[in-house]
Parts: sequence; structure tokens; C-alpha cells
Amino acid sequence: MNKKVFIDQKPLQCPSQLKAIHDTMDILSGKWKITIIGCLSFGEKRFMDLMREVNGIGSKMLSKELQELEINGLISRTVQPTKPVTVEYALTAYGQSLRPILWAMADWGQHHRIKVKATFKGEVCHD
Amino acid sequence: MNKKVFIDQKPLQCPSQLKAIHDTMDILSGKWKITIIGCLSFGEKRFMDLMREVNGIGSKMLSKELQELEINGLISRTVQPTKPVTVEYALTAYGQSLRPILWAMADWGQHHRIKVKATFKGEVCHD
DNA sequence: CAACGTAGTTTCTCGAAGGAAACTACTTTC
DNA sequence: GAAAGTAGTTTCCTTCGAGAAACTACGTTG
Repeated sequence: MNKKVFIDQKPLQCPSQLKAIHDTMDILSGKWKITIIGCLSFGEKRFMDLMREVNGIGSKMLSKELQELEINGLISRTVQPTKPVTVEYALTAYGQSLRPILWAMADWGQHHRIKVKATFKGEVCHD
Repeated sequence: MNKKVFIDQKPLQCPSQLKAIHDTMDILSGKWKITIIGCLSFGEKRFMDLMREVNGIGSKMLSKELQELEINGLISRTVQPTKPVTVEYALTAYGQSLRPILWAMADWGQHHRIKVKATFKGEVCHD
């Protein structure tokens, strides 16, 4: 569309890129999504497993977050015809495609911790 | 520090990594932060420039978001001794270090758009 | 039949996030 | 002296995200 596109490595963020970033943020925001994805990255889990492993989450939130993740194709939900029906949640291949983002964020976050510690030299350890 | 580090490429997310990701998310969340960072990635701007360019933001939100970004070291705030004082906001080198994350998210978000379009074949274009 | 385990849903509530509009404070221009 | 431009702050209000607790529904076990 535009004659000149100016993606000279530096400026970043034409509006469509900003929109794409916001889409990604929307999908990953919510207090528990990343923790759930992290849990499922170890292997498939059932509802009650997640309740136990995602510390502090309630059934309502877990249910809601799982639904949203499923709608976005990041996880799969499979009902197993066991005695009391059990439901297996697993990361899809698409969900796994988030890895580069998660690694980039983990990496930056870890450097940030170090930087913050350096700045406040020993103060602030609310963790 | 740790004797074993277990970054075997696959499982991802020992608790410290999850925490780091959450730290990063906290810093980037908020309705306007990414847009502001995007704006400033083109060059330094003043308060009123940002008010005009970040469409829809109010002065309170802009002020708050800028403060938070400054506290986290992502942007710098410089008061220029001009006739009416002007204030220059700019991305710091540290702020620029977010690029890999932003690119990863832009990339994923763009693929996601394509996938969503493919799924709903022409429906849903609320944009 | 009562208790327990599965997988949720529903209701009620509170606090934080965010927005609109008015206001501060200082300076230059008309 | 009034208006306009700089950079915000303050107040008030609404909406949304999230949590606690209770409830549904189904099947198994004792």
C-alpha cells in the first residue's frame, strides 16, 4: 500500500505491528495464563492437577482461563471416557509456538531483576 | 550460582523463569505502555506530542504511564530550559533492549491474525 | 443412601484500572 | 489583562478483573 515502508531495522512499530503486539498481549494477559501455559509445557494435565499446581487459583478463574486459551487454539481440551469423566488439557503445537516470546520475556525479566537489585543494592526483596 | 541449571530447551519454566516472565508482563501491561514505547521508538517526543500521537489517551493516563516507564528505566525524562519549559521523553538503551520481545510478539501476533482469519474465513473484522 | 471425587457454573462482592472534566502553575503573545 | 500553550494533578465516576463460597451434576465407593 505505502510506497515507502521504512522498516530500517530501527524505528519499529508501524500501526499494524503495534496492533499485532496488542493482540499477543491480550492473549497472554490475565493473571494466570502464563502460569497455566508454563504448567502445561511439562505435559498434559487435568483440571484438578492444575488446581493443585497453579497455586492460589480458584475453579472459576481456572475454568475461564482455560476456555480462553482453548478458544485461541493454544491448548486442547480432551474428555476421557474414564469412570468419572476426566478432562485432559494440553499445549497444542500452536501454543508451543509462543516459546520464542516466553523465552525472550524470561530472559529480559531476569536481566531486569539483576538491574533492579544493582540499583537498590540489597533493598527491596518483596519476594 | 545454581549447580544445575536445567535449560534443556524443552520443558521451560522453572518457577524463576515464570517469575521473570511475570515481571516483564507487569512492566508492559497497561493499556498504553506499548503504544508509548512504539511512539518513542521513532525518536524523542514531548508530552503534548504524545498526547496527539497516542490516540485516545488522556493526560492522567499519559502522565501515569510515563512515570511508570521512567521508574523502570525504560524511558528518560528531560526538562529543557526553553521559554515555556518543555519536557523531552526518550527511550533509553534499556528501553531499546525490549526490542527482541516486541519483535517476537509482533511476529506471533501477525501469524495469529492470519490464523484467525483462516479459521473464520472472512467473518469477524472488527477493526 | 451418604460421602467423596470428578469438572465445572453461579452469585456476590471488592478493589483496581481507566476515563472525563476541571483545575494548577508558569510564560509568552495579543 | 485576557488568551493560549506548556506540563501536568486532582476529583469523581464507571467498568472490569478477580476472589470466596456455594451450588450443579454425574458416577463410584463404603
